[in-house]
Amino acid sequence: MTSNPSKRRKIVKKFVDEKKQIIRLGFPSISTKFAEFPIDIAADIGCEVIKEFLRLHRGLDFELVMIEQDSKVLNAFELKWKEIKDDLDAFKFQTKNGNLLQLKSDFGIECRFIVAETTWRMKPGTNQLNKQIFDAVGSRLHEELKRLYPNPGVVGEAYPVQIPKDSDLHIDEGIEQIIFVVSPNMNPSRPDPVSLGKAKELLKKTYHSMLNAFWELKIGQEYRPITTKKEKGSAFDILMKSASKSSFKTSAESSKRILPKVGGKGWTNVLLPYCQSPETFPKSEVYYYDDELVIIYDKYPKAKKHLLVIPRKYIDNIEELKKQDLQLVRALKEKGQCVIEKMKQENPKLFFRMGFHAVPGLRQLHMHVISQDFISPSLKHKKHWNSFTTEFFKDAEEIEKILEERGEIKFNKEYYENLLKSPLKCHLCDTKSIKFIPDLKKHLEEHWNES
DNA sequence: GTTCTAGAAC
DNA sequence: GTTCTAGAAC
Repeated sequence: MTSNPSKRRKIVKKFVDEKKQIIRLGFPSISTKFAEFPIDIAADIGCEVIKEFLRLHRGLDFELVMIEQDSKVLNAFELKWKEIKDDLDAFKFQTKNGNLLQLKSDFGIECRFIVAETTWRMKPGTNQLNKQIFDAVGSRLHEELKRLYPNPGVVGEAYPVQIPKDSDLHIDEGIEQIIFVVSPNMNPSRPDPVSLGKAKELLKKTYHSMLNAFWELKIGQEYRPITTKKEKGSAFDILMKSASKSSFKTSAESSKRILPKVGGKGWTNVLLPYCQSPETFPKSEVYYYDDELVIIYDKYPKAKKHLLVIPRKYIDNIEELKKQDLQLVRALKEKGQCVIEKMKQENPKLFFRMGFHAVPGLRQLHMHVISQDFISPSLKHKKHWNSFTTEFFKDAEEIEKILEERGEIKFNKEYYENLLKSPLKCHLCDTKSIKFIPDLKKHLEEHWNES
């Protein structure tokens, strides 16, 4: 694909265009004003979530801007950020002392998206900033909010709304959407106060929702708060549905779902909730689901793109597969292939493998769909590397074949676990020897840049 | 599965 | 000084 010069030019041009146009999110500190959440803890939580978000999205085309009138709050965030920011580019998250609604006129920083706090009713004027926004946009804003979100808002969720093109906020400030967040309250004289413990958890959730909403809007997808129904008929749904010609299972099948035995260490069960109720997770975690399977983003991706395709029926691991599960394995493969095609459309440089770990660490059968760049901050240990680049990784193709021929799958645990200790070896070339993970990571970057 | 830590090895 | 390894806790 790199030999095609016109295609390559297109990629480069797209990159330059995106670089020119930086999409920004402007937001205030959440819950530290009227909600009386302790400032230092808020800064800890806010900065951690921001850090996690920047890690996940290492693009160059966006920026986060926190803008606050209260310099005590700003200082707390600045200090905390300095402490934890690691190698994350400073310019992707900046702080400013001023008014969120005058970022462009005061600082020349245009934010296409801004955040404002609200309460579960989403009524106008619940706080100062909120009031200024409703004053500036007029009654149309409240009507639009009511239309989009007829049900009460959930604390911790984000509710984006477009503002009219003829409003001053759009014309003067370049603001396109306001992401309203229902933030936790600790002030006993305001509605629904919660304890510090609960508020911490909810504040974290609020920052997550805010950033997820921003990200989805930025990449042109509609953000779906957990209280609203999933939309049908998008181009994406059509692409995914088109694959399931042979083995579409009805809900009668899924109702027969066998429940897993309780047990195992807590962390081994983390995949189960996704199978049982995928609809309760945000789009940022669940990529796709239907009656038969669910596709999620790996929480600790070991490459630029790393997803898990999981059957919704409970199957503990590959060794539990029987010949009658062949159709299921084929369905996983088929949907995995759809994901790959979609991802390759977005970035033609990517190429993929899909398959299973011979000895998985988590309960519930899961097929990895992983791009072969292996560039990711979550790839840290030899074990990670070897689990995807040695025989330990079993291609879906192979599993299908074994199941077809032998009707069951059995792997020697000890043999495969020992493979994880093998010396590091590049999966793309015969480099003499790479001793350390940091060297391997540098080497992988070179491969990526050359591709 | 991850994170954190201590001590060993390079 | 950096990186690895192994073990504990979650």
